[in-house]
Amino acid sequence: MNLPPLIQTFVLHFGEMGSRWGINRTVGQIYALLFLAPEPLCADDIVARLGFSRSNVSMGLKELVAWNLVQLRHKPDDRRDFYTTPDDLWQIVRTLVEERKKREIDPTLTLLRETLMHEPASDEERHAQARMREMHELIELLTGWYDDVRRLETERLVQLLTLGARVQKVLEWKDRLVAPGRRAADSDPTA
Amino acid sequence: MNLPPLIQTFVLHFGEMGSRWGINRTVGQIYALLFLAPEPLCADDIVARLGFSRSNVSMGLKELVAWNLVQLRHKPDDRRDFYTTPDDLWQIVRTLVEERKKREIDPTLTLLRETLMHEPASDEERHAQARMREMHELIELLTGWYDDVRRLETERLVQLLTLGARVQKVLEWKDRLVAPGRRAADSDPTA
DNA sequence: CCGGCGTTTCAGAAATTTCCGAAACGCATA
DNA sequence: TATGCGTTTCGGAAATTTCTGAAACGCCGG
Repeated sequence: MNLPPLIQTFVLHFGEMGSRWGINRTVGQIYALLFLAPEPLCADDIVARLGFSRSNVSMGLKELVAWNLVQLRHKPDDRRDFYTTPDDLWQIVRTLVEERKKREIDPTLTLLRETLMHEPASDEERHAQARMREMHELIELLTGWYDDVRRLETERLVQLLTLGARVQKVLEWKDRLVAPGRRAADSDPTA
Repeated sequence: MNLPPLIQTFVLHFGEMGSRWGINRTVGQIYALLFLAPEPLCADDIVARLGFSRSNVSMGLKELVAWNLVQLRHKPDDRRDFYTTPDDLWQIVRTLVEERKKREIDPTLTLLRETLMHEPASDEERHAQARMREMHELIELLTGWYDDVRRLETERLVQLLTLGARVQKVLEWKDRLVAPGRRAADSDPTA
């Protein structure tokens, strides 16, 4: 590996972090390199920079493309594939969340739904099902929320995030105005 | 493994999902079993149910305790340790998010801060740093928001989640009332 | 201090994942 | 249809992670 110190530090770190996520060290490093690169890189650039085997890089890139985390680019009169990450970091975050949800949440949601269809055959199973039902409801609430905010324009999203918990104040304030003594969810004019 | 079908399905699934997260299959299965169990279980109960070796279960439990995902319980006149998950699912989610942040986000934040202190030695490093700075800002925004909402009472949190993107409407509505023609963040009486 | 009971540690075995190099493949262009 | 260039596949090697059984440990009541 032959990289400027700042870049090397970041690349190595991302490799380690990668293994705490679903992706492996190599893939993490490739991603980090692409993320920092000012220009799209081709597979051989990455081989030269990171010293992995050609096929390993190829596999890694394939995985990153499957995750929608890197995109293919082409240069005129050059048959090679070049790879790059989106300039817009918000786009990256959106993709990341979307893909992790797809891999880590959705399968569980499906399984819970299926399992809750079955008739419990004992008290033990009855209790287990009740627990699963709780989990199912909670996940639905969370993914429902996500599905909502996901659609917001980035500008709006940032606005909301910046506001943080103070949004709560706005709601209380609205409450007092709209329906004194009642809770927001009850009489929501925006619903 | 000798479990009622509904429970077995869930346990196996959680094992698989576990490996997509940082934790391994065994640990995932142990957690799932504890989550569904109506009563706290001791290590030998888990050995009997899942068929792992005693030491493997011990290590798994240790890891789950380190994650704050399971708690120790004791019965009178019984020296054994019993393990259980919190009844309150929201508590579980809070712990999960907190711990994942600690493991997956905070180290990166630290590294970014350090790296951004160094003087870039080339244009390449300068560009890389700019990119890292972007990432740093974005993560700070997200964690700042999280730090805010984390403190909300569960009831308030649920209210907010249920509202979803409609909270946006409330903000616009507030805008019009408070400062027609201007954006919420500009003139926020709740700030 | 001893014996019983339960937990933890540890070194090696087993399983899984990662990684490499060689060969196969695909696709433009001549 | 041959050639050149780049990508992908694949079997096995290497590395890492997971798992086990045996032994060590720690604590309490006798």
